[in-house]
Amino acid sequence: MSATKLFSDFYERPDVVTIAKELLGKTLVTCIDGFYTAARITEVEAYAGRNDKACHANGGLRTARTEMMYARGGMAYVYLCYGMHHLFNVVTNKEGMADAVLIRAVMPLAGEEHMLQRRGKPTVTKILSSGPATLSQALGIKTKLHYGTDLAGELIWIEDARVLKPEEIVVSTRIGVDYAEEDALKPWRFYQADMPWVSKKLKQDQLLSEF
DNA sequence: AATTAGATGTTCT
DNA sequence: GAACATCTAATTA
Repeated sequence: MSATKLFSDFYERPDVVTIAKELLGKTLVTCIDGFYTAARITEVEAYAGRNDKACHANGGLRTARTEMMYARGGMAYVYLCYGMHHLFNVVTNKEGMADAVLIRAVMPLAGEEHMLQRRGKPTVTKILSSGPATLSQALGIKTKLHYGTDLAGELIWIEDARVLKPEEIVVSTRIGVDYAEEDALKPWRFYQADMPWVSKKLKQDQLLSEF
């Protein structure tokens, strides 16, 4: 049970889809406002830089918001979604490539009492942290404070765990990217099979017809 | 169980 | 001014 923090050698690899799948099962840890919280990553999506119409960096777009996507792998890209939700991404690949993995759901492992307080919930259920905005709220991640946080530091980091087998992973299209034309069909969402801690489960008929 | 509407603010056209 | 990598409560069935 040696919990090993992940560093650049993990994050700076070139294939964002591989990194996304390998992040499943690993432990996302925050030490924010003096509260230690840890959770198992159960759902992710890959966003593939400037050639992905669903990605904020599509076409090489560089703005104040997207600038952090172009950093080297291992930084936090956090942004405000729909005016009120903080979505947490891990930047991957080399500097300038703008790949990132969106963390979409986690299962609490430690510091549940702080997560409940931040979310205003009485008990630990899947709605505590099964969704990209709810997990950020549970872990205390906020856009203005944590944009550009180095995951090698002491505020937000990820600890290693075994890589899941292919049969333990469900593949689907990404959520909420219908505007992305053909790239909306890319099977770049991954979640751990047989886990309640997922934002949206696929129905059986979708599983068979699409993949 | 499934669908809908409203909240909210930053970004980009 | 439109769109947006969403969530929740309320409504319909």
